[in-house]
Amino acid sequence: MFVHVDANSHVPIYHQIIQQIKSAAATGLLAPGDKLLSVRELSRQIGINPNTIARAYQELERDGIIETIRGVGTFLSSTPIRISNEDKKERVKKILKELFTEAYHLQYDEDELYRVFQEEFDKWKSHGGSEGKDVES
Amino acid sequence: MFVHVDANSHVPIYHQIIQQIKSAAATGLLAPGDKLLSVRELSRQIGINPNTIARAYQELERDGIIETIRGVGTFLSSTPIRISNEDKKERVKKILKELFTEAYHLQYDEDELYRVFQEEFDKWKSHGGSEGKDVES
Amino acid sequence: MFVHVDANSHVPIYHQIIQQIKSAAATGLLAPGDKLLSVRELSRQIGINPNTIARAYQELERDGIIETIRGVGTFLSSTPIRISNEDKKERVKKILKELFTEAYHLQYDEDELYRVFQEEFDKWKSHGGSEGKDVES
Amino acid sequence: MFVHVDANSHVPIYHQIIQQIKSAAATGLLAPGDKLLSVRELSRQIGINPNTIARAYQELERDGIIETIRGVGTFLSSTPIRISNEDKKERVKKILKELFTEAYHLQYDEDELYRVFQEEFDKWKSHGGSEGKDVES
DNA sequence: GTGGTCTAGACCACT
DNA sequence: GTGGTCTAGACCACA
Repeated sequence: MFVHVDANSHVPIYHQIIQQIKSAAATGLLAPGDKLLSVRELSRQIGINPNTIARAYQELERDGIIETIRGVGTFLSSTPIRISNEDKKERVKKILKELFTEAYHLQYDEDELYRVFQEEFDKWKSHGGSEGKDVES
Repeated sequence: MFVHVDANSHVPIYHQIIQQIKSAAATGLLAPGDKLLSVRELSRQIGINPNTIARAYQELERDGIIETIRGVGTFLSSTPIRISNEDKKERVKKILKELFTEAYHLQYDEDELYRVFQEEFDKWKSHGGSEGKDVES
Repeated sequence: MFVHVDANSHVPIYHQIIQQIKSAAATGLLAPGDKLLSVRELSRQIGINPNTIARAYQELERDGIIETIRGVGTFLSSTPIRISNEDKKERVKKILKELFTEAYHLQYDEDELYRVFQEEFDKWKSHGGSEGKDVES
Repeated sequence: MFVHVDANSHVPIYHQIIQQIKSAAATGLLAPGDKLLSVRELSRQIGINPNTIARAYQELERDGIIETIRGVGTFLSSTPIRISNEDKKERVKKILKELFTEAYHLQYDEDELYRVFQEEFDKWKSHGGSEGKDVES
């Protein structure tokens, strides 16, 4: 399994798990319909209390990323989420703000930042971008 | 001043402040001997409880990053370790990864994301970018 | 406080709390900006574990119904939530379906159901409807 | 058959089934001596695990609402308590309250809500309403 | 076996 | 004082 957790991070564990599953889905490591590890199993593997895993799964379900079937298991959702365009943009703008703040503190040159973005953006596109093709971990 | 805080982040506010001052020191944005804003003043500027600022300053002082002279102020002490270009790039790439992951789940297509980045990037540049003193909160 | 809980209900406690706070907001019992009881205080008053209260509050916050300020408290949100029109309609249709199913099993006559709806709808309108004016409990 | 189940509800499925059969019996929709669908058949029709159906039937039998004759089938036993008109109205009003609460938070205006109700109500009537046998799931 | 809810109790971040 | 996170462990609903 691809989930690893840093218990000393200031980022809550359940949030780290959410982020990694989202990321796995975005890169195609996890495909729509795939079964996720059970709460208990993932708990055992990464040594985190099942409640914490459950909380992460519940939040992912609320966001429409995964779907649970009672007594059966948890699966990567295949139906796309619905979200308003304003919300979409707001979420992305928030991350961009974080990016620019970091760049400022690191005294990143504008051109340099632009170049790195371009570089990573191209990588992302070739991996399928919003199409989410399969990519090996 | 260069401190920007996201009150809704999972990262504690005092930690965000520490991180940003460390970054500023590491890149030379802040030079040894430079005077920092007073707890009270910074508190006012970023709308955060003075206790929280004080806690950040205490931790920075404990780590030897800054020094407080009673009745005079707080100053950046001897130059701390400079950050390498690789490390800088890693930090930016981490945020970009988050951006692309989020974009995937928000069903951004490539052009759309590119456009939003371009748009925000231009705004940032015109507000000073990495060269400027103050960036709007 | 207006929250009362039936521990024997099949509806989870945290869900009962959510429902009642939503209802209080909708009827004007709680006005935007009002401070809610603290997690611990409400916990004490209704004899439910603080974790359960906290879970209800967190879910309400995710839905934009309430806002929390760290170390200060929890308040009824004053900014309206944003939601897509499809989602709006879907949520309402789900409840309507429940209504019709119940009406069917109770052998409610069509006209009778329509009359009750009309009656309650008029009451609701006179209480302010979507404007949410103040109403005594 | 008249059983409709919402798998995502917080109310356990077996409980929804019990409730609906009780309602049907209380209003005369089901008469004493009527044969119920077999566990297997109902399971197939509503897409629920037979164990869950069986559990509902067991509980109904324990309460004396139904009787099982081995190898023959399950039948509604002697007429249970009839539900009063007030109780019927209360049940409907409870759902309507939920509807209005939700409408408030979704920022429905009165006309909009009325329109949606009218629309769904008409659909329901044309599908049989309280008179019909089967309502689409 | 699966996920969901709840409790008791601890510790942290923040005002 | 406030809310947020985590653990340990129990019991329930469902397949």
